Amino acid sequence: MARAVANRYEEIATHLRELVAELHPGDLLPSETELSRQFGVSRMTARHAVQILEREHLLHRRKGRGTFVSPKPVPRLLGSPLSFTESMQRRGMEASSRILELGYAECADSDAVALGIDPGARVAFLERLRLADRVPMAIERAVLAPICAGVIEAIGSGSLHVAFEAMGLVPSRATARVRARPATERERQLLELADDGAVLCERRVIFDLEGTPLEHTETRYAADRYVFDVMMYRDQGGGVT
Amino acid sequence: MARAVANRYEEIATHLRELVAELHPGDLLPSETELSRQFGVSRMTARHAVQILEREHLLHRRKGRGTFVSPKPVPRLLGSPLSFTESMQRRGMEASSRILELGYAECADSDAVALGIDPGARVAFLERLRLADRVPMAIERAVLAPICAGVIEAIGSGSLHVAFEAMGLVPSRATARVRARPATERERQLLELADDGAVLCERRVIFDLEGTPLEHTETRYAADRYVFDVMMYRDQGGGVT
DNA sequence: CTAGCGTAGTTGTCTAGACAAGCCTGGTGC
DNA sequence: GCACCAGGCTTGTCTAGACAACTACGCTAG
Repeated sequence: MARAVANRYEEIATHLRELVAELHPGDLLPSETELSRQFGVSRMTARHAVQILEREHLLHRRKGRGTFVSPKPVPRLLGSPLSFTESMQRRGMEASSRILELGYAECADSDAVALGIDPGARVAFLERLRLADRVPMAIERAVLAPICAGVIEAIGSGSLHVAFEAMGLVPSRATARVRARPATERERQLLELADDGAVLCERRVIFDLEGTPLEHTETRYAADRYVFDVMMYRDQGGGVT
Repeated sequence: MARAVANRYEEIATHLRELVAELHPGDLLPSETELSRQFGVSRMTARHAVQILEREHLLHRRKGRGTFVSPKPVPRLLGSPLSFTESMQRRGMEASSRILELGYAECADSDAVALGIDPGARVAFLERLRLADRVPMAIERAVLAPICAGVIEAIGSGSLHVAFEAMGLVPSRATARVRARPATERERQLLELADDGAVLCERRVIFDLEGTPLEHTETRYAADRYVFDVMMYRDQGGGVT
């Protein structure tokens, strides 16, 4: 029955996650000493488990008082979504794509800077119309770093990021810059916008753990139907949906 | 000379921060064993210090290989900025304000939902034109929860958040929703926008540690001169500038 | 009734070890 | 030259304690 788990602290963390789900914000959780007795481990191990959930903002601790359930963020963040597909799934919508253009081209200067390659180098790119529940949502133009140009072959209508992982590339960090501007004629047509329609324009660079750039993407969202949801924490962290 | 520091691990963390600043991304950092010898502490204490910097994404660790300097994020995140003032300071700009309106009013339904109070209740609100280096940047309308209505008295042209802290209220979490739309006539005038100008519209609720809402704010940024910069991390965390 | 004190419980910091598991390197045997 | 293995490094997991700092609570003395 019991899953074979190598780590005692993960086992305790799982138990704590269940407790947090059952209880209400502000409720008192078992003390470290009690957890260590319950699970037959040393206090440092129990403490380790508690600290994991603390980092996830599921609970907070007060010296001398105890450990308490934190208020739930509106949608629970399980990890920052670096991809459109993930982001839509989290909202309960079905993501799909229509490929507008796909191939190789000389990269623009902004791509070269973002990816750290020579200006004018040959790169794979992919422009897609992204839909959520069949409604046009965004135009996305992705330029791939030479290392991962191979994924372009593996793209159907799916996620670039699934293809990345299949190649052993792990996208783990991204920088993004979000701005807004009036839509161009082509954007109005593709996204079915009104005459005075605006687009939310996101320029994003995705890196692996070592900081090697994998992808430079510019996404233009239909401003009248797309919103960014953001969770911010003061000390550290936050996430974006 | 040496600052009186209660915690050994903070001392080690400071030393590591200096090392990270001097070295280059990818460089090898001292092992836990070496740190514990250098500082005369047990390995667990040295490890604690390393883990702090790992959480801040300043370094990453590989089992069996060692600890390495992480690539620097474009602007180093020291904490998520929950306030306009902080956000501008981080960009090296001087934030100022012109108060447009200030007083008490019956709150709108959206405010009531966000702050968890009765619709139509009397609340303090504050509408300001926010400037960066004397240039109009945003219109901000803040509605304060009854608990912290007092801060409205302490506002000159400064930061609401400084006033919060002075009252012992610690803003520690926020949810935000960002969208874009064409600017209204009044927005075009105040923000000095072109006829087809758009605004980036951010609706934010700020909470203290226990999840009590402190403030509900709607900020409309001039889209042609303001951008959101975002750092995202896959596993956990991120921040917003 | 109130002010102060002590006690028990909590998290925070720290020790001095142990073994496991992943990684690299150098040497050995073929 | 090449494959394999052992040793020594690293981080990961875990123990069984210790004392400090902080909080809440009840008791006692005034």
